[in-house]
Amino acid sequence: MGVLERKQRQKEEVRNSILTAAWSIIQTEGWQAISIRKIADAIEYSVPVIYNHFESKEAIMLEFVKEGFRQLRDHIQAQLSDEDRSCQQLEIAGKAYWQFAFANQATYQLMFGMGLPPCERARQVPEIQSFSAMLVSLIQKVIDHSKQPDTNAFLKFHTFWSILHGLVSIQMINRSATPDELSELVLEDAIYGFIKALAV
Amino acid sequence: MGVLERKQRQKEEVRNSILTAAWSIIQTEGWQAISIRKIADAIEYSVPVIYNHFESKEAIMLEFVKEGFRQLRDHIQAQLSDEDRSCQQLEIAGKAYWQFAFANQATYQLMFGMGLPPCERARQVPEIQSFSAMLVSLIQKVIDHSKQPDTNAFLKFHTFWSILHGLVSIQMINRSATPDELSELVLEDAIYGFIKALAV
DNA sequence: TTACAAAAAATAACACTGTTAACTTACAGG
DNA sequence: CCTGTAAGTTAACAGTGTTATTTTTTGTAA
Repeated sequence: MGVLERKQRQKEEVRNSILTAAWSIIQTEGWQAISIRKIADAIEYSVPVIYNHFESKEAIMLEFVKEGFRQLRDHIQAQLSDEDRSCQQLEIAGKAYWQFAFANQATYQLMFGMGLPPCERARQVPEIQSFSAMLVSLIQKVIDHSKQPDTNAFLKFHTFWSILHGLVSIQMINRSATPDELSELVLEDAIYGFIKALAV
Repeated sequence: MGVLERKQRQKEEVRNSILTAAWSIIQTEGWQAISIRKIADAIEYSVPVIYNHFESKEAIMLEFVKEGFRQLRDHIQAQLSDEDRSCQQLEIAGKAYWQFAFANQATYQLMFGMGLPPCERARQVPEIQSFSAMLVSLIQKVIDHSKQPDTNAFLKFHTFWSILHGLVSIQMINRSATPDELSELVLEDAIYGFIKALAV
């Protein structure tokens, strides 16, 4: 009697359909437009069924936040190669970060700040740890090749991430949705400045 | 017949009471908790009266965004003094920015990103222009005293602002609501790095 | 095959939200 | 005093997230 297995599978199918429905709403109408009733309508189930799979609407969105950080890490890692010098890798990583943010704008906006409780986030999204670890080790390599090997890599990571996130969000908030030439210059300017200070 | 004047005054009083009611809700429950009905309840008027003074809920929030940028500019300007060297002034400005963000956390979160349409903002909030102009001129002074007087001050302003905003929002999102020692170090690290690269 | 228990799903409600149409009341000018 | 305008009200519309209650389906055992 593989009944339980089948039920498990069916349940997972519904769960997936919830996520894909939510995702399509995000893509077409923006992340602020997702609603339980719209999702229920899309998956052709009644509203309370969704609550058998997710505790709340926020839990559904959190799923995309997690997925976002996974994808961001993978996207950056995919562009790195061991052949490059470590400070070149950092430059590549910075540009890949920027690239990801604008290629996945809705996701990026969901990943950061959008009305989610700030304090909880770090604990609810362990994927941030994995993302951070990757960049910390990257920066550690640059430090190892520099003349100040006792620099705090975690501190520098924090600075690096802050710069990148600042660039992206000021661009998204203040200027248009698609980056122009100036902002590309700003990006390079900021990254070069950081790397120069780090690599000594 | 000062009747019209009195009515004008009364109307403005109601407008002000709407803003102060909204403000007290923001302070006690956070900016996400403000609602038209709560405001109406607080000012002891019915709901539609609010729509005689503000076009929408968003318009009320935008008022605080504008006020926020005014205050931010004033807060920074108040800490500057002509006696300091220009690059020191930039350091002071950066720290004042950080200081303001955490002293007025709800306002800062309202000023940036919180679900407001990104593209419109620049046009709807001319106060950003004034804020930007102040920092641009500050940076221009540093450039004038440096060995590369043809540096683009607006570009550098953009970088500077991005770094500051990034520092603040990564801190607010990822770590606790109150900045710790590490984040203070990150702040100084980032500011010094920027100024060093700028002042040559 | 039928009876029954348990799991799944649906209906309907609660307590909200922003916004607005329609109605009532107060009040200044003729 | 009457009348038109403006101020303020009630009540409704169309949504929202969430949940208690009820119905339906389904698997199993008699």
